[in-house]
Amino acid sequence: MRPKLTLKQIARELDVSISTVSRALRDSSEIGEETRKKIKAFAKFYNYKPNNIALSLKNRKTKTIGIIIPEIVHYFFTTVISGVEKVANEKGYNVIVCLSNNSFDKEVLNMELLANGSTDGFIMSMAKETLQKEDYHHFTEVINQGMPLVLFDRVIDEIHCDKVIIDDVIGAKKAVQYLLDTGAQKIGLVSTVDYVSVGKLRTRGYLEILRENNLEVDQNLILKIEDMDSSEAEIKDFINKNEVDAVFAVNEHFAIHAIKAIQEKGLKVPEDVSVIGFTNGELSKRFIPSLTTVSQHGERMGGEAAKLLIDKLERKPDEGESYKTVIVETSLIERNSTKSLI
Amino acid sequence: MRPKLTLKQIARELDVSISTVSRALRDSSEIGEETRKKIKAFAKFYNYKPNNIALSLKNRKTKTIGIIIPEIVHYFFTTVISGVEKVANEKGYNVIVCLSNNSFDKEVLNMELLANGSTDGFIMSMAKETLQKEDYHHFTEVINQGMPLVLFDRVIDEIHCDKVIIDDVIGAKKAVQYLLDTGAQKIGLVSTVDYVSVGKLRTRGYLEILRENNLEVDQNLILKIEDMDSSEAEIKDFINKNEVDAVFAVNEHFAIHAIKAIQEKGLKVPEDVSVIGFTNGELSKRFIPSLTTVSQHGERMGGEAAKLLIDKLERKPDEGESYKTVIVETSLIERNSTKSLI
DNA sequence: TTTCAACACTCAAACGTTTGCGCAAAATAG
DNA sequence: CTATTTTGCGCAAACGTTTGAGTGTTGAAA
Repeated sequence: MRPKLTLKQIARELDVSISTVSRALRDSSEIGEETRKKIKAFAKFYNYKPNNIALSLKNRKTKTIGIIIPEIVHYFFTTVISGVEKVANEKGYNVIVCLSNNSFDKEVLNMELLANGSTDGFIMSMAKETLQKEDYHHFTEVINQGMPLVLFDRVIDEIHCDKVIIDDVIGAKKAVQYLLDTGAQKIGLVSTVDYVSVGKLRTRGYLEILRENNLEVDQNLILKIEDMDSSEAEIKDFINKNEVDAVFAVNEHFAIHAIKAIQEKGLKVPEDVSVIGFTNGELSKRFIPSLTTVSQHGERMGGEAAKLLIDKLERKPDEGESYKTVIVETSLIERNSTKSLI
Repeated sequence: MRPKLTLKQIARELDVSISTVSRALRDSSEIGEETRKKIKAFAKFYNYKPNNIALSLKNRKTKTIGIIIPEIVHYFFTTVISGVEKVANEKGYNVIVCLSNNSFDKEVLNMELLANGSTDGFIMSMAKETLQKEDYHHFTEVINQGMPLVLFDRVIDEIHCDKVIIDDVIGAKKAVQYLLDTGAQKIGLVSTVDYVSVGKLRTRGYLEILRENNLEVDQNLILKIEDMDSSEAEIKDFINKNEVDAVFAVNEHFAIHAIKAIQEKGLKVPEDVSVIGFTNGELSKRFIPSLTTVSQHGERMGGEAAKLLIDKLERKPDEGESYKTVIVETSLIERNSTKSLI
């Protein structure tokens, strides 16, 4: 076992000072050609690589960005990570991923941990519990310390920082309009409780587009799910109780449960009932029938978030603060769970 | 904006030396009760948190472990990450996730990056390209530097380190035996090319169990897929050309393509043809029919890997080297893509 | 011959910690 | 009242870098 080579060892070996080695490796003109060559050859031969920790300490920046997400076993989040990774790496940044498991405490813990020197900034989607508690002190804390923060997907207005979101309302409107266009009259909505912002917004889109089409809203046709674990049963119940000719679900799981329930009721998708989901995951693509869905373009969101963060990180401190909100457009992907346009 | 508090600032503020502050915060008996209380109160009030980077540099360990995986948009890997995270966090370790995107170069780059001070050890699954190239110098490199390495899932014998694998052969045997037990006679195999070790091993399980049952192997019933992109077409072709009454696929994507192809051929799953997959992902659970599958228990694998790594990290250097291979058992999860036992 | 710039390099401080050692003052023992 | 121990704290080195300032040679201009 041969431990890592340091400047000090090179210096001792070649009988020069540490600073000479450092400068030689950075091609400083202060060092004589011969010495420089000798040092570089030695370093190359023994595969010298500077110690990142020491560099971070010296430069007071780590060149790594921290991502904290509620859960990783979730297609959308993984695509976002991919997107962040891609642009971060291009710009010489590293990525650390931490999970909050939707727990407020773990979110706080992870942020504190990463804030203590591990990262230069954060890209986050908030834990469900945090949204419920409405306790955002840990966010303002890191912002006050001068660490940039970019929020994505689950976002709230109270926190002043850069944000990347999708046009949930518009996306929902597109979806519901599409259902109307393909002949649906009674459209059920399967959403989440309102403190999950995306659920709220998509619900709003649903309501707005009905209003725009001068249709009445039937509250019986709106299901708001609190607990993921009981979602399957609730959806089944909802489908059995109500006569609908289309369902708009705010995520793919709900959409699939809806399809199952519809089929078990003896109806066909899309002939009798059309179904549209949100989030373009594996499930949507592979399911039979494959799901017509509002695609969130997670990778693009991740990329945008990374760009915003790195911009902030590399901006001079004197340039005034200003926070941007980037909206990544959704698009409707037509597959086989809906009737096609005439 | 208020930058992070340091020992130095506390010391200046309270008019004591830095070392006194450090000791007071660690409850050293060398510091007088009064001073200690004062310092602790001050630190608490202003929410002092030691800088991790400085600590890492001083202690020459980072308390973080690096995970490098081929891709994150993949259910199995995310479950592994979850598992690692869980036990790592319990033991006070952090987790960094990096992606190789199945590229050899990026794998090497990421390892070098993380090896230069960012992590104390690695948990990895190898990139496909690395397996093809059979170039493992970057692994031996970090091992030589004294960094522990745990390989999981995609593993090869040439690298001497701890490993966590599943009993691919046994898992495959279980699956095929189950198909035989439910009355299948002609069982097709949809596998990957042999340099992907899991493909090879699962293929071996298939062959072994046929032999054990004194059945002949028909090479026409074995499909080895090289390119994921063309897998759908290849599988369709394979199903159309061959008469089978069961299919064993080495992952869930292949299984689902097989089901689609079978249905498009006018046959029913599982009445006419049974299908078993490998990996218990979202897709397997939600697909209709839901997939009977060999579950890999990714979370358990991640947990075991983390335990092995942390064990190594916290062992005294004098204790001799010895490498373990932990085998995580697979289990067959019976769902609706196979006939049930009589 | 003196002056001084250019060259090639070294010293030392800094980033934020921890910790062995030293040192003065206070407390105890003789 | 001196001698020794204890108490309470500070100094400085170390982890691996970078970098401004300093230093001792050259060689050329004045």
